Amino acid sequence: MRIRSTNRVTIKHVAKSAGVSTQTVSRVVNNIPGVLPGTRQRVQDAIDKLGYRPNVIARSLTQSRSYTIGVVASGIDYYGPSRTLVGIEQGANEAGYSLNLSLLHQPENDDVQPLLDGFLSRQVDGIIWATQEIGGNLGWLEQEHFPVPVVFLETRPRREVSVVNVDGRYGSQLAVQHLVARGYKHIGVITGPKTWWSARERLQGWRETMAAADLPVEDRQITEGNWSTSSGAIGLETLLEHFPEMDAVFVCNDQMALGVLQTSRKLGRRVPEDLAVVGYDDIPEAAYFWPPLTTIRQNLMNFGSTAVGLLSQLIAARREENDPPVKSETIWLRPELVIRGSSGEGHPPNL
Amino acid sequence: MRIRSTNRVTIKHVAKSAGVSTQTVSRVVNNIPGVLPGTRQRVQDAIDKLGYRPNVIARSLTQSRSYTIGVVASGIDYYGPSRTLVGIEQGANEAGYSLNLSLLHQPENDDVQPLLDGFLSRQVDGIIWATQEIGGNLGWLEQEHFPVPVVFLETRPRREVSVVNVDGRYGSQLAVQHLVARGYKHIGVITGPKTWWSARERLQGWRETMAAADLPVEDRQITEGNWSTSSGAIGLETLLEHFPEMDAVFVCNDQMALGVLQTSRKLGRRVPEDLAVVGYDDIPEAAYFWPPLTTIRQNLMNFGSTAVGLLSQLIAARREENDPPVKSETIWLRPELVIRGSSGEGHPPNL
DNA sequence: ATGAAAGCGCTAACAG
DNA sequence: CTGTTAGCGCTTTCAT
Repeated sequence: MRIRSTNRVTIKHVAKSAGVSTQTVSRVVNNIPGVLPGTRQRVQDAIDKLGYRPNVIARSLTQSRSYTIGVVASGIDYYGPSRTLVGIEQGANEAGYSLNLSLLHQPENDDVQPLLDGFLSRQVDGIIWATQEIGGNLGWLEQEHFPVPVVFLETRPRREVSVVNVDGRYGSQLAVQHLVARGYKHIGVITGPKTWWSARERLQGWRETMAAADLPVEDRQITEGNWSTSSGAIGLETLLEHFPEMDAVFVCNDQMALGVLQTSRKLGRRVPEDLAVVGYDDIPEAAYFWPPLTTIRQNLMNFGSTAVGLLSQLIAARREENDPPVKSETIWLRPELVIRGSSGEGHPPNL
Repeated sequence: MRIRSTNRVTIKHVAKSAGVSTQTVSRVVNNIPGVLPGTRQRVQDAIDKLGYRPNVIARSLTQSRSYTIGVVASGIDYYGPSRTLVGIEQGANEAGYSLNLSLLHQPENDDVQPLLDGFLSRQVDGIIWATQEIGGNLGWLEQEHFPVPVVFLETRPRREVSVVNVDGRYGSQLAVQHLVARGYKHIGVITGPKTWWSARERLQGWRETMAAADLPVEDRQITEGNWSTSSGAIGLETLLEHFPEMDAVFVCNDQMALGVLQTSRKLGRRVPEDLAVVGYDDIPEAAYFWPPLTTIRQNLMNFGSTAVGLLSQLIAARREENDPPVKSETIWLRPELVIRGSSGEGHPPNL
């Protein structure tokens, strides 16, 4: 007989102490009806006395479900991803799941297979893929039918796959329409890396809205950043060189917009008199930039919890039906416009 | 006989397919010596053919360890905590642990008992308490001997408990000594909430260093913020009212420092000519504030992975010795000073 | 070098 | 309403 070093209390100890079978203890612990109040009380007392805590691992084994979801995230030291993660955690909590977190340090080319294997070995009930679609980093999706449900965030909608997205084209539309309404006509754009699906969407929104407003759309009005503040600074210089008549710029995240604000100050261009700036994300600091930044706000907590909601539906569906119909769904959330000084608040439109 | 809906491959299937016992499969999977190369190969082929993935849950049950550590964090939508979490994840990965993440939404008064129970029910091998010590939110520590090792981050050192800290007093010392060296003499401070242990440490460092430099230390030189940009803005106004001769201010995080920069611009005080500013954290944007912010940098990734390293030592120690000697340890990491424009870079010291 | 038996802590299925 | 039996998938122990 092996000697257990840790002297943990099990369901058997409780059963013996309360003078019932382990089955009855199990019923009490899981609040299953059909136990006499007296018995229930006796068992509960034993549980309290012994400090019994059910072993979720053992339960998982019999039920072949772990009450855990795997989350793959990246870039959580940035505002957007971390905020999304908070939403996921909150949603998971409410739905009774615990979170198993894995981070991708190079989301564009990490080998995801070991990570997926790890999740499956740990018997997660489902997976949330909360990392950006960059280049071909979703290629593994082509593989055979996946053993657990997966919900993807911010990825191109695909057949047979469930996705939750924030509508980036719509966000860009809000930004450009706002600038147009205020009388700006020469509108440039600083995009994120074009390898990112979401960056392409935002750019596409700019294109469409510009065209719809009968404004010119030329390559010299576009430059590509890498989301960093310094790339925004460089981006502005590039744009002004090729597109000197520019009077407004849509910058695809707030960090780059900060670089734009600082560089335009250096160059002596007043914001918003000489140059209007609209960012994207509404990071908390955006309201304290100088001038305060007009930007596009996404409800990221909601984004994360929506993903969990969808995932738990999918998990439930798979449990109920033996033949899982792999219903794929794409949910689109809408961002909103936040108007501040950098696009002319407090200044007359320069018509 | 129950019908399993999910048709997962188990060790038995592999055993049968390879014509060996489950023992032998187990030995192959876990790289245990004492299997003939031929047998090993045959088993490996079966594993590959069937796509077998060991069930970590079942393994956990027999070994009574889960290869998982629980992490309690809060405020991960801020730079410091999220960066620390990245470090923890990386360290855990390297040490072969997976991460079970729980977030505290109100770190100062959430009831942590259900959270701890959840971790213990899930049989985590250890816990990292990566949330700030605020008020009495560590009161639960007084309870009886804890069943798994715990490492605390950023908390007051205690007997019988293991802690990893970044030395905030030393950080403040760097900041103040720098200002003194540049000739500033009337140095105010905007602290974080005094209920936070780490905020008090930073304030204490300011006090000590001021005293050591024979500079006055009065209450009117001190004001308390809540880490937010707006509280920094208000803090500066308060300080200037009570301490009008102030020529430099040490702000205990970069977000508040941003509020200070913006307000001082509004008030027509030039930075650093009229007012030097030093922040704390070195968030990525700090280099792009105007003027760029002098600040205190902490290596937070290292902070997180150090915590994991300590924890896995503690876990190993408990497994080896039946009588765990509860050796507590406190590790101090040192921050560094990053000099930029807000404290007079490029300007002569105003002696 | 390999296998048989027992059991980790719990719950599903059936009796009674 | 309550108990008995038989596993979940794996590893440990002890034979052979």
